Amino acid sequence: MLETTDERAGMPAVSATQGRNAGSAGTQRRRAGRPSAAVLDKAGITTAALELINRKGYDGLTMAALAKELDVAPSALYNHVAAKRDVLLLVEDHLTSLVDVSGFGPAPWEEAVRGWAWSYRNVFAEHTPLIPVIAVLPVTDAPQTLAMYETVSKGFLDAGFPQERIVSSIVALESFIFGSAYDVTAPADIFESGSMAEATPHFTAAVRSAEGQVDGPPADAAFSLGLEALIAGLGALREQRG
Amino acid sequence: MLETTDERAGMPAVSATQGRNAGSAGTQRRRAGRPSAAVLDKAGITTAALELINRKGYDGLTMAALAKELDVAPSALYNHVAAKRDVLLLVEDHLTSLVDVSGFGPAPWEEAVRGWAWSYRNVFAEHTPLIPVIAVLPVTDAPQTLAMYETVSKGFLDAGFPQERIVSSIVALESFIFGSAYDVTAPADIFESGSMAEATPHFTAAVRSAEGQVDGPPADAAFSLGLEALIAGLGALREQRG
DNA sequence: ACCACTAAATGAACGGCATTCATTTATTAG
DNA sequence: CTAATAAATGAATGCCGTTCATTTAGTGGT
Repeated sequence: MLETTDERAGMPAVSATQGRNAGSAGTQRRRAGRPSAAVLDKAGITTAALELINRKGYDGLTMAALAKELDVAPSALYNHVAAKRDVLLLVEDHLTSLVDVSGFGPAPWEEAVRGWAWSYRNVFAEHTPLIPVIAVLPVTDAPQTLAMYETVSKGFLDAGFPQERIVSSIVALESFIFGSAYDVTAPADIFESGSMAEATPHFTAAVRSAEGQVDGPPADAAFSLGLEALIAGLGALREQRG
Repeated sequence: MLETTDERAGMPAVSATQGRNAGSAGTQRRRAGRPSAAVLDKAGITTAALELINRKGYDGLTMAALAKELDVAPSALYNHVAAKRDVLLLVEDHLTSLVDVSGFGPAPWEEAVRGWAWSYRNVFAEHTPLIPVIAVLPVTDAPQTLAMYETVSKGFLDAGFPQERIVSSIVALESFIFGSAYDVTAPADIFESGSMAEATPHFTAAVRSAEGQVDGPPADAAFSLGLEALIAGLGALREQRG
């Protein structure tokens, strides 16, 4: 269980220990045995993992590298997480807290969903390796994620959604969002058919004709198109508010 | 170099060709050096990889296991693929050829898209570890995938879609399909909020009320809902056919 | 017919990875 | 005071993808 890694509540949490690689100098060895003040906690592990991911990407996120970042032996991490997967979970839950749900309540439903969806996609476009983890993640293990669902559910309910369709609607939107997050990371020339171009005339022509007139990144055009279709289609499920 | 040191001396001149793992018995060692008839090719590697995946899942798909399946030393694989990623690519392209595009042409656009999307999702729901690979995969490297795009593009064009919106529309649908494929693999109790239930009343209520009345798997309800919304929304882009 | 080159196999390595275990030391509960 | 527990080290394990030297077989040029 993740034990809310919420930093709003707990403060920096990492601070506690001056032990953090403060001195640029030679990180002198800590002697074996339990230290007087704990060096590690979940919040600190989360912060270090994010720092590492930002600096080296997900390939650079290894248990050894994470331990080094925290100035600790790799095996020490296993007193706080059962496996690397738990580290990814901590990161995932933290990132979810960055998703903007502020539109639900003040703004009309369409606008709230639009803002939430773009924000959600943008956050995870930088963290696609987490998506396979999220997909199978029981919400119990991720308090921030659960909080997001609560806010969004309430927004749907207040907008007049029939209760029994809310979860399916959110799942449909999320599926689109996760798939679209991958799309952001695709190389620009992904659709260049190269030597096979003659064999695929219609597709090649479609790619060419789309190239000319994109406003922003091509992934944004597809995301906008699909999102607006989903908002319109799902919005039709709403009932008159009593 | 003279053939002075004949190692076969001890062996009773194993008549060249029976070397293939003919005998069900103990797969006797192939001697080093290039064999008269090539043992490996891409089709064989693809088939063996699929067999392995079906039997042991993606965790069981290791280069060593694949080599064993093909009765070959692991390093032999690298004469045919540059890296494991290439094996995944071969599998991906094969699977794409299983996606049903037969609706495009005979059936009306809505129905064709519906059939294609369900088929596409069902194929890759069993192969979600490939999704990160597909997402970044230049189509040049996957002829079957390119063929699918060609068929679908033509279907959209014939249905009256403006050429410059076809690629974005397909990408939007694909994003939804990939995200939904993950959803299929999620455990049934993924949304049980457990101990946090009181803190998330609206979400918990929504989950409860959806539980009672599902026809099939919950993932199917969300997929259907989103897909119909996308078909309706994207279909509105069509122009009158000239 | 020779010879250089390339292609396709073996088998022995390599470094990196997540994880486990025995051990040490400190704190906490009874 | 003492037993249990918590949190660290450090050594070791096993697997994984990949590389390299070597062996053998086919191929193309003169």
